[in-house]
Formats: sequence, C-alpha cells, structure tokens
Amino acid sequence: MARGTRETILTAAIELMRVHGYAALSMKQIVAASGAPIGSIYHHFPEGKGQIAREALVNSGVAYAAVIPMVMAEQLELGAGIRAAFAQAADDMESAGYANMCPVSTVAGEVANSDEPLRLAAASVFGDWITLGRMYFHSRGLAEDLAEEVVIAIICSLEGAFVMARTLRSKTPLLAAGRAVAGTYDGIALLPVPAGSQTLL
Amino acid sequence: MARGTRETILTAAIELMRVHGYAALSMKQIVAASGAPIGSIYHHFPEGKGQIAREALVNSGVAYAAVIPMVMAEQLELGAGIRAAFAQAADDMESAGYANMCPVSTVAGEVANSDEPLRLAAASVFGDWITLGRMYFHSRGLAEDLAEEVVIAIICSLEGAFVMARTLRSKTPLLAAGRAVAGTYDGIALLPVPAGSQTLL
DNA sequence: GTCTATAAGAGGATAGAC
DNA sequence: GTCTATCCTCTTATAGAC
Repeated sequence: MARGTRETILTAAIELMRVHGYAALSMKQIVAASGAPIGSIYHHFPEGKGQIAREALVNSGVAYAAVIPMVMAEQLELGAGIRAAFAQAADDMESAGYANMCPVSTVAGEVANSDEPLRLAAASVFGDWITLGRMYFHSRGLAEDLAEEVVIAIICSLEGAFVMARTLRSKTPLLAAGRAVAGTYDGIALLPVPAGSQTLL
Repeated sequence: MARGTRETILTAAIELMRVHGYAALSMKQIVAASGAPIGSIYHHFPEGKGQIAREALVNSGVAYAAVIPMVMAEQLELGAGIRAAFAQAADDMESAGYANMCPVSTVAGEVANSDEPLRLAAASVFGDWITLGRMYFHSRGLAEDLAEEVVIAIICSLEGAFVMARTLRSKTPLLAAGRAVAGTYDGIALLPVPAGSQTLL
C-alpha cells in the first residue's frame, strides 16, 4: 500500500520533533520534510501544528512500547535485563551520534505546564508505557505492584539519562543510571517468555 | 543593594523558561515579566535571547547544586538519604502544583541537538553538578568512582521523574524512581558532615 | 485531495532620542 | 543606562483555483 500523505506528514513531524522539540518546530519545516504542500497539511490536520504534534507523539509512543519486551526477551533475571537494556540504549545512542532517540519526553518537558492538550497526549503515552510494561513484567512472573514500580523506574531513569547523554555527548550517564536501577532488582527471576507469544501490541 | 536590571532580567528568564522552555520563550514575555524595556535588555545582553538563556541556565544550575548537600546533611546511610531526597522532591512538586522545578533539563532536551551554544551551557551545568556531587559524596566517605556514579544516577533518575511527574500530575514516579535507585545503595554508610563545614558553593 | 498565493500577526533585533 | 518606535523576517493559518 502506498503510504498516505497523512502518515508521511506524521513521520516527518516525529523526526523533526526529535531534533527541535515542539515549540521550535515550524510548519514550513514540516512542508519541506514531508513534501506535502501547506494546503494539504491543513486539509489533513485542520487544527494545525498542535494536532500534528499530538498525533505524532502518540504514534511515536506506540512504536517505543515494543522496545522493553524486545530487549528483555532473552533475559531471565531482572537486574541483568535492566543492565542489558541500558547498555543497548547507550550503544544505540553512541552509534546515532547522540541524536535524540524519542521525542516524547522532550516534548513532555516543554509542554507539561503550558499546553494542556499536548500535555494530555504525552500523559497518555506515558500511561500506556506504564500499563503495557506492568502487564509485560507481570507476565514474566513479577507481582503487579513490583512490575509497575520497575517500569516507572526504568522509564524515568532512561529518559533522564537520555537527556544527559545527549547534552554531555557521553554514554556514561546511561551506563551509570542503568547500573543504579539494576542493582535494586538483582536476583529477581524472570519467567521465560512463552514460546510463540506475541508482543503486547 | 538594589537588585540590578541584569539580575532582574535573568530571574524573569529563569521563571519563564521553567514554564515555557527555551524556544517558546519570547523577548516580549521577558519584557513584560522583568519590567525592563526591550532596549535595556539588548543593552545588557547584546547577543539577545540566546545569551540570556545561557546565563539564566548557568545561574539556575548554580542554585540547584546546593540541594543535594542540603537534603543529605542529616543522613548517615546512602540508600535512606536517596529515598529522603526523592520524597522531599515529590512533596515539593506536589505543593507547587506540579510546576517545573528547574529549567535546565527541559532546555537541555530542547537544544541538545539543535543549538550548540546552549547545549554547551547545559553541559557545563550538568558537569558542575557531577563534579560537586562527586566531591560531596567523597567527603562523606564514598570512593570517588562510586561517588560519581551515585550523583549521575540520582540526577538522571530525578530529572526523568520530574518530567513524568509533571506530565502525569502525580508524585508516584518520583517515589518509584527514588526507591529503585536507593535500593542499590542500601547499607552504605555516610560519614557525618564535619561540624561547621560549608556547602561546596 | 492537491497546490499557490497571501493574509494577519508575532517573532527577534535595531536605531537613536533622552 | 533607559526607553520608544520601528524594521524585517518568520510564523500560523486561510482562501480559493485546480
């Protein structure tokens, strides 16, 4: 199927927001990056820039929800799994030249106290990550309360370390943050992933 | 001493950046919030908005460097101290109605891949936090390597949890993130603060 | 659904009197 | 060092032909 104009616009917006955030993103940049003329953009997104950002954020969030299950799949011990996840993130970030990995947290920081509709979009992404993560770790044998605490801690630490790593151009923050979170959960066993099981998405 | 115009402008810029970040901050807002006319602002900051943001970020960073020593002063065990610090942050944030506490991380996220001078200003703030924190925990009896790892982990986790807490309007992320980091360092003793010792600033 | 042209305003920054 | 008036660009968004 040919990718629709709508999707092209959203993809361009996600890429641009990873670099520029929300406020510094202009419709002209979206025009240039997507190839869609301004009239088409407003045809598909009548509410303009805010609507594009909201949908782009949600799309982007869905894509990242699959990352933790993917990284954890082979792991049978929680602490080791967390260390592996952060080490993987550190390597990815270094290979990408410390480009931003994900716009959600960047945009959330910009708008949490100044743009309620966008704040709600970001909140829904975080909420979905937490819900899916809790379900995932519960399916791997953790009690629900512990499962939720683990996901929240991983996301907070990872997002904070992403910002610091990008700013300092160093993977040290990711490795240090990963070790710190992992230590608390060393020795906790993870059930193996049932054969043929699907990602939660 | 009467507070100079320069300081008034910087203070206004810090407050505005906490709410709006960097890109969405306008000179007109700085004019309104500081009371200084636009001409005076460019007299004091000839390089304009970017220069104001750089200096505001650094000023703001210096102020926050004192927080960890303050919160940790009474603590004699590292894990408990970390839990206390995050609990304190959670209470502060709730009382403030989930307003942003500190613009450094928000702005760092916006500019890390798009505005090199501002990225460097943010990097210098993070770097100072790490250096001062390493010195502080070392003075409390931790080996330098461990001291540095602890500060980095605390800052990453705290900054990530701030964003999530503001976005979700909940202190749960701060408490969960704090517990996760603290667990790794439970049982590590802190030397008492020497009587009459000064903060590192 | 696509595209061009343009409106209406806000943006950062400057000039120059005081 | 303060302040007003203004410049020019870039912004979001719309109108309306195709």
